[in-house]
Amino acid sequence: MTRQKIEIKKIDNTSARQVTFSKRRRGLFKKAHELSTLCDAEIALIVFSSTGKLSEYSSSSVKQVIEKYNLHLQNLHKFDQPSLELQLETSTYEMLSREIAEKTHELRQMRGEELQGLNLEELKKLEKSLEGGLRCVDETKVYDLFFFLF
Amino acid sequence: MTRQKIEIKKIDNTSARQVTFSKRRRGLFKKAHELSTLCDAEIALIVFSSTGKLSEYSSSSVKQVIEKYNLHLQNLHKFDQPSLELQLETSTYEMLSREIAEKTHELRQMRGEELQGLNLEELKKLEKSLEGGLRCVDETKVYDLFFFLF
DNA sequence: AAAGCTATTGTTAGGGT
DNA sequence: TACCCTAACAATAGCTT
Repeated sequence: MTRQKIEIKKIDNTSARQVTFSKRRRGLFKKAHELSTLCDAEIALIVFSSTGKLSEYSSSSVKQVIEKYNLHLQNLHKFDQPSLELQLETSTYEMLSREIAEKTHELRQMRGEELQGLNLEELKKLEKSLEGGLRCVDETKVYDLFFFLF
Repeated sequence: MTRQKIEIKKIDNTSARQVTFSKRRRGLFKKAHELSTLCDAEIALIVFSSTGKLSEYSSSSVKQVIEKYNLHLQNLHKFDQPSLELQLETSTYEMLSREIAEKTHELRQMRGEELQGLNLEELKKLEKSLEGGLRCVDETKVYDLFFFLF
């Protein structure tokens, strides 16, 4: 990739491999961080070196993302799950997930995104809500500023 | 990084964010693959987009790497922790609940409630966000009205 | 909306110390 | 060993189609 292009296959020389590993791992973590920041993505990245050493990156926490991942898989396979207990668990998950999805959608709309589904009435209502919020925020700001200055 | 250098912070425009997400995710997966091949590393990469869509990469299998990861943690904490699996299970509800609580709080703040904890900077940021949302809503409204009338 | 282009920035292989 | 350096290669932001 520099002084000379390299082929993507295992590097034979052990020390060269370790050097490349350190350099590229850093690059990979940086890219992961940039993606999560730029695009508001949730990322978990687990790396075991050839010597078995663990390193990890996450936008939030690896544990949290893994759990979310497991829930996703569980949810995908919910049809062939027999146990009633598990079904109840799944429906709890669904309920909470739906609530999260709704709130996320609502938050996005308040930020001016995902407005395509709204009719004129709904838009006006949203506008009113935003104006109301803005007024309160402004009042609080002025109030804070006053006590900051005097 | 090209035509113009960009700042690493959340991309506001939704469609631009999605385009960047696709491009960079592909780049990230490629880098992960190269690292695993060149350096014989074991990698798991889990990505949730901001819309909650899951994508994943692994040099072997995500499940396998996660298991290895859990074993590592278990070994590190084997004294005072009961079982990681149990911990993960029991915290599922907590995690989802916390996410709901956070989003609810955020929504309330956008409606001008629960502002007492915010400092001036945060208030200004919130104000900016509300103004941005309001602008988008208004634009959409005008647009809709236009097509309603003509 | 999705895919292609390319100027520009970013990453890194091989070398040096 | 572990770090700098930099020419060369790779990724990608903004644009076009």
